[in-house]
Amino acid sequence: MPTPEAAPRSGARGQHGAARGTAAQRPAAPVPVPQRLMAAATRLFSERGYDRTSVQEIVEAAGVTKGALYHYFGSKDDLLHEIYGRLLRLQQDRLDGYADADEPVEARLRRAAADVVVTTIDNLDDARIFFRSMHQLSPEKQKQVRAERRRYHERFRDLVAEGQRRGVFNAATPPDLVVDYHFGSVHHLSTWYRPDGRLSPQEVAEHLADLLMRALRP
Amino acid sequence: MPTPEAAPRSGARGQHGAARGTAAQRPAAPVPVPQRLMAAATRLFSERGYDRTSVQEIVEAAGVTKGALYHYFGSKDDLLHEIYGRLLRLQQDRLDGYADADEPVEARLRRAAADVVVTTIDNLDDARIFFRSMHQLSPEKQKQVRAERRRYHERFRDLVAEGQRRGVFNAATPPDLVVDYHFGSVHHLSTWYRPDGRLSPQEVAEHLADLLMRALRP
Amino acid sequence: MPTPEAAPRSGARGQHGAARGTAAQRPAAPVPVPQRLMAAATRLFSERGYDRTSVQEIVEAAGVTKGALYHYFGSKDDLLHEIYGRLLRLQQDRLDGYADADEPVEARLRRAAADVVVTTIDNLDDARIFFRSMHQLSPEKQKQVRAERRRYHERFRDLVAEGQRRGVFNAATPPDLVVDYHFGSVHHLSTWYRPDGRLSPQEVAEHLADLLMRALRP
Amino acid sequence: MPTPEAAPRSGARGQHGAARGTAAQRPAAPVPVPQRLMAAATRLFSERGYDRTSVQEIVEAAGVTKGALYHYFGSKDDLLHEIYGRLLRLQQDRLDGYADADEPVEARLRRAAADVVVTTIDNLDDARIFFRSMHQLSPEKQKQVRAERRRYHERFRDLVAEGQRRGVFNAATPPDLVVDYHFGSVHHLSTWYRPDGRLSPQEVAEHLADLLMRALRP
DNA sequence: AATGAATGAGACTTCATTCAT
DNA sequence: TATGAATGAAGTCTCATTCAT
Repeated sequence: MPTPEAAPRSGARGQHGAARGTAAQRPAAPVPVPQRLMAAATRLFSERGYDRTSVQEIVEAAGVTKGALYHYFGSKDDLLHEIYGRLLRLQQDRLDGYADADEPVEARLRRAAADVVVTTIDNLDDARIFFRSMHQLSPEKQKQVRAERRRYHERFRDLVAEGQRRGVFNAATPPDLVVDYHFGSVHHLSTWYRPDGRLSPQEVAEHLADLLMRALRP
Repeated sequence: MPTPEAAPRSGARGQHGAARGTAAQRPAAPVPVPQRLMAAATRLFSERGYDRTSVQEIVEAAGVTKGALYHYFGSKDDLLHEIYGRLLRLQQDRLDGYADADEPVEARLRRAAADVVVTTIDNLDDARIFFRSMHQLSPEKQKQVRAERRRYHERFRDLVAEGQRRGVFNAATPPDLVVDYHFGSVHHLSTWYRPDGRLSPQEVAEHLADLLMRALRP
Repeated sequence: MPTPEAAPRSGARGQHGAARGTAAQRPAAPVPVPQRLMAAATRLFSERGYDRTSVQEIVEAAGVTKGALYHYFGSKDDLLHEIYGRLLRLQQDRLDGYADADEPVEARLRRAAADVVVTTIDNLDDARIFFRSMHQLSPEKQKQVRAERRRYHERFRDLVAEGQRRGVFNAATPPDLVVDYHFGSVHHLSTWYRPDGRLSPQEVAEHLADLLMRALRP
Repeated sequence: MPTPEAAPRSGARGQHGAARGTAAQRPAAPVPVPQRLMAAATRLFSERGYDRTSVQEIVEAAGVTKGALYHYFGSKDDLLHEIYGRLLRLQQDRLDGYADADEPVEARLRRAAADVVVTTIDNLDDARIFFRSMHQLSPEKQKQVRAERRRYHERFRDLVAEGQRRGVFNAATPPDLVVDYHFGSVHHLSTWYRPDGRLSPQEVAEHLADLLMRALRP
């Protein structure tokens, strides 16, 4: 799993070394096959859903053959799992960064709440796939994803609970429920947000973070 | 829309109604075939998703044959559309009831916001199907559902806007965004709510309505 | 499983009623689809082996579509299992008939030993498939076939043991080994016997039975 | 046929021999790649059958890559052919040894008949492959194998015929049939013989040779 | 001597739907 | 009102083999 961006991890059979050291020599290195496949799959899964996207369509969009896909990914399911992993890792890393910061808990929660909105909008295809197609993942992979998701949820929840303990947040609502409240709206973004709409990602993020912080006022 | 319970509307071919008015004569009237099919489809679509449920599985679960299904419903797609229609009509009716009430806008919005939570939890299978499988509906049916959904959204939004105009709600957030914020969390219920969990539907509803109302405080 | 000849048993999904009562009315009733499929599969499996025969080839030879095959048989494996079942039932029935006869054990064994040769030659395709493709059956079906085969073996062995106890057969060789000796040669028939060869099935049967009886002389 | 152990003959492309003569210098010379491939293929073909074994599985079991396999063997088919050749040469050599001995024909036949049983059990994987997968060989290779097999059969048959001419064997049965009778049971060994069973290879060989000799008594 | 990415054909199976009865 | 046999297209995946390195 060389690079965190798009490399196949579990289930991927092959070891691929992209363009080994040739980046400087050949200015226009072609995009490696695994990345091309991930990009095509992401777009198509987002557009039509996982079950409605055939492997044939993916390889055609990526300009490779089916054999190549199965050389790098063990199954169609693996491709979906990779997309999940990519988003989960990204979000977990960012949340950890905010949660560990040296700031009052209100500021840390607010920044984290706003950032996840921007990140979700910036990866709206991934997010749409995430919320729409999780149940189409194989049971064991689903379990794994859920475990990673839970870790994320708990980190976020601990921020809420800390604020409640410190008395800076309203303690009337169970912190788990607060997290689900906020993440419901993040989840929902992929349903209604349009890049060409009136509000920029940052504006949406500010508004949603404001709503959360106001809802948590003592 | 012949009967309000579960009758097929669009796409249904047959003339049903079976033994109308015989309910009093035969104490244990068997559940009519269309209802049986709807119930089976609802359960299965919710459990495995629309694409992963075969027509064969539905008819087996309903104890009928494929011919019977196609006698009552024009297609598998129709079944899904019926499930949507059932939930949409129910929610629209309830929202209309609250919005038209003779009460201050805060009270009307709060009641509506809490009620949709309870109703969603009471029909969690329908709700899960709604949020998960909408994109699997045929384009024209999808358009129709979206139009009905928009009407619902707008009615809810108008309550928010009215409160903002009257100065009882904080006007910093665009009302459309407020609605999406709340409905994100409603949507999300089908992901995390478990009937055997710690909170009753009413308790969850109170908490979520509280969060909304606090977020809207001026 | 209406008729013992060629009806699908386990794994077969459909119920088919062949030509219901129309045999007398329509002189040239078409051969029912399941039978056509069995016949085609038998010929092809025997010619090229199970793995080398594609489902496509079978349905083409039977003049039906793939859907029809899967309507009657749950899998390609099922087809193979049916062929086994047909031969096993036939041979078991015949062996039981000879073993239960009211004759000296030498006569009963001799008749059984000769008959299995004739029956095998008469169903040489089935026999070839049996000995060549058993290991290509799914593990659980293989287990089932082996159990039936064992029952057959034991019945035959008991005849040998009885003769040894009575002193009419040489008791130097363990009876199980005697059975494997004879059945090795039966098994082998599908490798070398040609219908257009010098010896008729009956002649081969007499010779092989003679060899067995001589080998068993005290 | 460069080395008698396991070297590829026909179809092998490469010049092998690797580290010839170094056996004395390096005490623990690694097993050469072609042998490793043959051993892996033999085990896998025997376990799962030829068609069910993929080239990928063979190279993984042998600890090499596909390129290496195709460097030494022209095709998967070639591997199978090599396995056949190895067994055929071994058996022919042994039969020739017994047939040419300076002994009465009864002794020569008996020894040959017993020896082929022991040799078959000692190479049970090869034997299983032989009897199960011959028909999966390419037509021209199949023809070649059959020719070698026929030569073997004829040598054995001539022993029977000689004994019949000399009057030491019963002449009622055609000698070809006698050979098929015995070889059927040898063939069958791979179906039922288990190394952990009650009888040793020698004991089985004695019993089967006894049965044959008794069957041939005048 | 050896690698392993890539091919392309073909494998088995599923499925929504139709239609004669 | 209901059956269930039959279709035909499409689905995912496997595999022996090639070839540039």
